Amino acid sequence: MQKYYQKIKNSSLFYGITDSELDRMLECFSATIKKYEEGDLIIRQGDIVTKIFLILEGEVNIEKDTYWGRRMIIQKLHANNNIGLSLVASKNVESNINAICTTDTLVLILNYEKCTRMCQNACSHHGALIDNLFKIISKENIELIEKIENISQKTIRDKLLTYLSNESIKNKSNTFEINFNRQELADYLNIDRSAMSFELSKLKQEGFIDFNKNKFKLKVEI
Amino acid sequence: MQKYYQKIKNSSLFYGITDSELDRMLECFSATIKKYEEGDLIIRQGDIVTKIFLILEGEVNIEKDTYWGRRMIIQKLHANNNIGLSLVASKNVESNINAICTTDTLVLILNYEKCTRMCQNACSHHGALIDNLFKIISKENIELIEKIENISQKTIRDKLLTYLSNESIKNKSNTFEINFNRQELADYLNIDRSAMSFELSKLKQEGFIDFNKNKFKLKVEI
DNA sequence: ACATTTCTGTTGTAATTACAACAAAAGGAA
DNA sequence: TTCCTTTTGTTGTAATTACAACAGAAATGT
Repeated sequence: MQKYYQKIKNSSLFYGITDSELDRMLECFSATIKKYEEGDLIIRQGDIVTKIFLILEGEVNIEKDTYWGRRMIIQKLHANNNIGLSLVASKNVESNINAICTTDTLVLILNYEKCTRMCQNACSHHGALIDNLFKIISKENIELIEKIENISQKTIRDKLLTYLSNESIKNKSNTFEINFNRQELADYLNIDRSAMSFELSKLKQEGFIDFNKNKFKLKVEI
Repeated sequence: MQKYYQKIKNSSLFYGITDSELDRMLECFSATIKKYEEGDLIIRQGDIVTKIFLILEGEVNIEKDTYWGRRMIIQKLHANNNIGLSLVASKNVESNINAICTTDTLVLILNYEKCTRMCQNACSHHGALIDNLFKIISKENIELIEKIENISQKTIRDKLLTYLSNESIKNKSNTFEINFNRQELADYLNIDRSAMSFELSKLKQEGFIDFNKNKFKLKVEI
C-alpha cells in the first residue's frame, strides 16, 4: 500500500485531502489495492457490484456484448476514472456492462458507504471527498453524453468528424493522439472498421484531416 | 411552497427524511419552486448551470442540435429525475445540452453546495440526502448506458427491438406504453421516422410485436 | 534477421437507410 | 358536422453501409 501513496494522494478522488487524513480515510474506507492484467475483467455483466474501483494506473474498456454477439465499446477509462460507482449507488443492480483491462491496471478498491457517509472519526475533509466523488461521477455522465453525440451522427464521416472534433477540444489542440486502435474506434462508434478506414483515407485525401497511426490532425473547424 | 410539500416529501431526493428535517433542509438549501410551460427551456446549450433542478411534475427532453441542424433527443426525463446535477458538480462547465419541457413542468430548484456539504445545522439525515443524490445521478448514468445500447444496434429493426425489450424490462411486463411519439422516438434512436414506421409495421406483420398508438406488446423474448 | 501474427487499408457487392413525396388516420377548433 | 392541422404509415429511389475477401504494413516473438 505504502508504495502507492503518491498515486493515491494525487488521484482526483483525494484532491484537497491532507496526508494525515488520507491515512485515516484509507483505513476507514477499508481501502485495498489490486493489480489486474491485460484482458482481466474487473466487472462482468450480471455482477452485483458492492465496491467502487478507482483506476490509479492503466486503461479499462467499458464494454457490452450485443444480443447478436458484436462488441460494443461504451467508454475507455483511465487513471482517476471510477468503475462501479453508479452500479453500487443504485443498490442491488446487476451490472449491465463488462469492465475489461486493456493494459495491466492498478486499482484502488473502496467501500462505498464509508465514502458517502460521514464517519464517527469525522475526518474533517470528508465533505471534500464527497464533492470529489460527485465530480467524478458527473464527469463520467458528461462523457457518456459526448459519446452519444458522437454516435448519433448519421454517416460514418459525420461520426468521425464529430469524434475527432470533440477529441481536439478535449486536448485543446488540433493535433492529438487517440487511445483507440482502429478496431476499437469502430466498435466505439458502432461502425464497420473497413468502411471507417476507407472514410478516414478519404478525409485525409480531401484535406480535412491528417493522421499517422494514432496521431491525428484536424484541419477544419467543425 | 406549502402546496407542493407532499410532492417534495415523496420525491426520491428526500426519501427517508422526516417532516421536520425537510422544513429545515428546504430553508437551508435555498429551495424554490418554478413552473415552466410546454416548450420552455430550463437549460440551454452554453449555459453555466449553478443550481440543480428536481422535476416534481411534467416531462423534460434532454436534447442537442447537431452541427447539421438535426434534433437529437438524448433522454426523456420525468418526476424525480434531476437536471443539471452533473453540470453543476463538474464546476464551470458549459452545458452541452438543452433541457426543454414537453409538458407544463414543476421544478424544485436547489443549491448544490448546500446539498452536498454538511451544514452547521447538521440536519441529522443529511447523509441520507447525499445518498439519494448519488442514487439519482447513478440512475441517470445507467439510463445513458441503456440509451447507448439502444442506439448502438446496427439496423433499425435491432434498435427497435432492443429499445422495446428494455422498455418491457423496465415496465416488468410485455405490454407497456411509451412516452415518445413516432418522431420523438426516431430522434431518440437517431433513425428516419418513415423508415422506422415501415419497420414497425413489418415487425407487427411478422408477429414479433403488436402496437396501437403508443401501447406496445412485445411477443418475443430478446 | 526471420517468421508469424496483428493491424490497417482497399475494393466490390448486397443489404440497409435516408429522403422526398404522398396517402391515410387521428385530433382539434369553429 | 366540416375544415384544418398534426401525426402516422407507405412507397420508390439514390445514397450509404456492412460484409467479405484480400493486400500491405507494422508489430511481436524467437
